[in-house]
Amino acid sequence: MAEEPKTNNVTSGRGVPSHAVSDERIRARNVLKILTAAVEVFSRKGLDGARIVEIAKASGLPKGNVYYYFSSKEEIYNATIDRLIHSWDEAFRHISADREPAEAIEAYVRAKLEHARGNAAETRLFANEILQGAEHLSLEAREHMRRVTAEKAGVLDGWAEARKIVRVDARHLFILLWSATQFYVEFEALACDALDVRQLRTADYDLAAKTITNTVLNGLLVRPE
Amino acid sequence: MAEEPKTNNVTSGRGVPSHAVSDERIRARNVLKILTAAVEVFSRKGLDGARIVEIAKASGLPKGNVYYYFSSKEEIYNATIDRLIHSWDEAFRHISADREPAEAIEAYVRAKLEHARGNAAETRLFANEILQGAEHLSLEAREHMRRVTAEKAGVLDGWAEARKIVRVDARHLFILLWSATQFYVEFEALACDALDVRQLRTADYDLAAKTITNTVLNGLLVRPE
Amino acid sequence: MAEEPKTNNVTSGRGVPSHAVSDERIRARNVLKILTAAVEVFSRKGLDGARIVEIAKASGLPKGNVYYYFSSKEEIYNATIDRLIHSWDEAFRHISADREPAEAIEAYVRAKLEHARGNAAETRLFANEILQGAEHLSLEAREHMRRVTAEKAGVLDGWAEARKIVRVDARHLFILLWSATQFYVEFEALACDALDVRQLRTADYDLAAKTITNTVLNGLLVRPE
Amino acid sequence: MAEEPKTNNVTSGRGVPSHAVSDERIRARNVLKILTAAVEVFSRKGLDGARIVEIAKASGLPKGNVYYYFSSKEEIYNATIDRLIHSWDEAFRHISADREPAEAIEAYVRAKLEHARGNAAETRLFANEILQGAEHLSLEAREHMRRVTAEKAGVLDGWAEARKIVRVDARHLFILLWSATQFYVEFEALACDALDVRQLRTADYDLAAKTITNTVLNGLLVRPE
DNA sequence: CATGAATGAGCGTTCATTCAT
DNA sequence: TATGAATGAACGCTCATTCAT
Repeated sequence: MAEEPKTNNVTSGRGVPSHAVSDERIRARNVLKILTAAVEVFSRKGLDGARIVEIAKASGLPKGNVYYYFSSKEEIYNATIDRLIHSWDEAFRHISADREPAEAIEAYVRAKLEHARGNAAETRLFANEILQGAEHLSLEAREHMRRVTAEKAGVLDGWAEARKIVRVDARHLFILLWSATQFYVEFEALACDALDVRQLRTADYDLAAKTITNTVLNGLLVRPE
Repeated sequence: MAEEPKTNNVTSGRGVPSHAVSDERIRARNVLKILTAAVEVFSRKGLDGARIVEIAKASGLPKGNVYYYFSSKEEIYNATIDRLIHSWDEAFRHISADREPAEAIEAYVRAKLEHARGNAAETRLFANEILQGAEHLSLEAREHMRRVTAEKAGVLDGWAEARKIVRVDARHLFILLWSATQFYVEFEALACDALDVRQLRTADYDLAAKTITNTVLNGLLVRPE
Repeated sequence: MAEEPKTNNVTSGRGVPSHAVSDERIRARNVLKILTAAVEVFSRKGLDGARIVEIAKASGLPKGNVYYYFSSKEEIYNATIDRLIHSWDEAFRHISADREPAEAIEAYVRAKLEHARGNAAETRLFANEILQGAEHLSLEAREHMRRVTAEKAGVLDGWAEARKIVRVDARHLFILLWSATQFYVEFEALACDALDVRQLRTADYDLAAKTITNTVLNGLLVRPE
Repeated sequence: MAEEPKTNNVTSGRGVPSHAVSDERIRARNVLKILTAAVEVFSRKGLDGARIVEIAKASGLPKGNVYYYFSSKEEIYNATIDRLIHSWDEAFRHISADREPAEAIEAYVRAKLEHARGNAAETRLFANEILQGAEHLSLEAREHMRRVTAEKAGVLDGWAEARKIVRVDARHLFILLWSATQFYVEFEALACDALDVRQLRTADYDLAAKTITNTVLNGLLVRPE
């Protein structure tokens, strides 16, 4: 989260001055510029590889100005990480007790793929953070993720109870779905090699969605009639 | 790959000295020490975050010595990455045309999980490299991966032809299996949160293997008889 | 010395506005706040170590405001140094031709000690400035000090002429008195160690005054009767 | 004190290599160069004002090399301060129970003046350190100073017991002597003004010694016969 | 050969100062 | 007028790399 600029408010208390709103806006805008640039740079270079000048340049602000809003590189990094959590469980809303499993899971897979593809930098940054040990992920964020996962696992258990799906460890199943959907963005280079294409296109994502969904829902084995 | 030490005896005209063999051995041993240490350090810190002194310390060699065998940090990094390829497709041997799909895939999943778990540092380092864009992965390595994937996709296509499994895009299926199996090591922190445990244990890996295998082979949906 | 604020109403042609007096007062008050805070900060940190924000905070004014009254850190420093001169020779008034030497010198020593103790920050700041080479001390200030010293040396010479005291180099004697009296404040840490106390108290200052006075007036040696 | 260069000795244990002695010498020489330069720079600019580049330049070594021997500016500063202690009490050896007070004190005053004059940079640096609160002076150093002062105070008490000098608080007397003798170096600018000279010369130091000694030993007052 | 010593390019960060309102 | 916002020059320090023996 962005620091308060280090100025002191000693003389305040005379009410909000007339330009406060615009000041607030300016700050918010600049913080956003910095964070947006930072996500891009961090996702490509990581925390250590990222250069503060590069973030500054990408944000269109002078280097010193970055330090007016943030007090260290790590703080910027933490701020970018924290923002990721807000979108992490977005696709999860499709896993809802009142929907049919087949339709819900398909929607989830598609939403997850789309989200990853549409937020590639954030997705890679998050992956990188977890890969390095998740040391900059706040406890609140992790707790939130734990809670949401448990809740959605409950939905799957409900479906199994209603004999709509087979008994399965819901948490491992979610891991299966996460990993498969995020892979195309996180490990795009590998996916391209595996699919023998130069770049992933919409058709590739569609086929990915179809393959994941079909496989997970129906399995691979041919059944005797 | 290690550089040739910068001085050699070619111009001395005395041919190979009598201690050449032991010299060779010493060099090989030291290079191995360095690379082993490097994998560990790179996997935890990444290319930029890794410090050459740390690699030296972990290898038990003086810092200057490291530069005797390698001429830059990037060269060490490249050498570690290249070595990973050799073990990348090991588990793939289970995907063999003469085996039954169910048994082969289960064996593959188990082997992949075991390999990732037993080579955590390498696995994370490889993931990190791909995540950052695979810019240090040699073309030969990528070509090798492409070829092996294509070959194994052929095996699946054969199974489908023989109506042992349903028609499926084999490459996307492999991505599904890779991602799911590697996830537990690469994103261990996230897996722990999802499973609500402090640390992954053998039981967790077993259940992971079972869930992946069952789901992929049989699907989730309950079938009408 | 404080700059004139950079904008003024001279060109407005409306003469002195009705609130000029209060404006003057506000400025004087703010300048004083700044200088008081500056003495404190400079005395503890020195010119280079002092931070303008710290002075601003200590003065209760916003940082930008400090630059409204002064145009640089050095200017603030110079202003604080110049103010010290006004109190430098205060105790000297006791060295007066119409007093008895013993009583005058005792009064001087006590006044000097008290002044140093009561103006510790200023005393240390002045010492620091001299120690660093007195490069920020104005020529007028140094000239003033020179003149006053010469004048008071004349008083001592008069006493010697009148055979009230022995012949002595008055200027070196003053140095002896200055240094001894200021030491307790400037080098308090050392004085504490020497006296084996944690903090100097009134009793310590009293004994200092007595020791200095007695020694200087009567000497150490036991005389044959 | 200088750090061990940060190299690791992992492979040592094969005995001291033949160039170890010269290496030791090189290190000692460079450390000395740095410390000598540092005393000069710190004494003129203080800890905060001193620039590491300036110390490097003054020592004739490249900037990076300074950090090969010391790990921070503060460490260099501490090392310079620590060295001062060794010479701090040198002149004190004249205060010896078996000497006559008059002669001993005169010798002490002269030695102290000479030492300060001959080690001007160190003297000012030490003064500056105490003035700023002695926060970088080690406890051992302060303890040493305390002990030596107490011991020498004992000598004066002995003289008083033997009725060779009058009863006096020895510690305050030492403060009187320290402050007076060091003043000429620490506050040279002020001394020059007081004495109305451009620069202090030997004659000035001689007169200082005479004035201090005579005054302290015999006092100022003319005695009735 | 092997390795401790040396170095300089470059980074994160600070902070006096200026700007804009 | 007064002040929060902005900035860039410079500093301490790190570390990959080279040197010298």
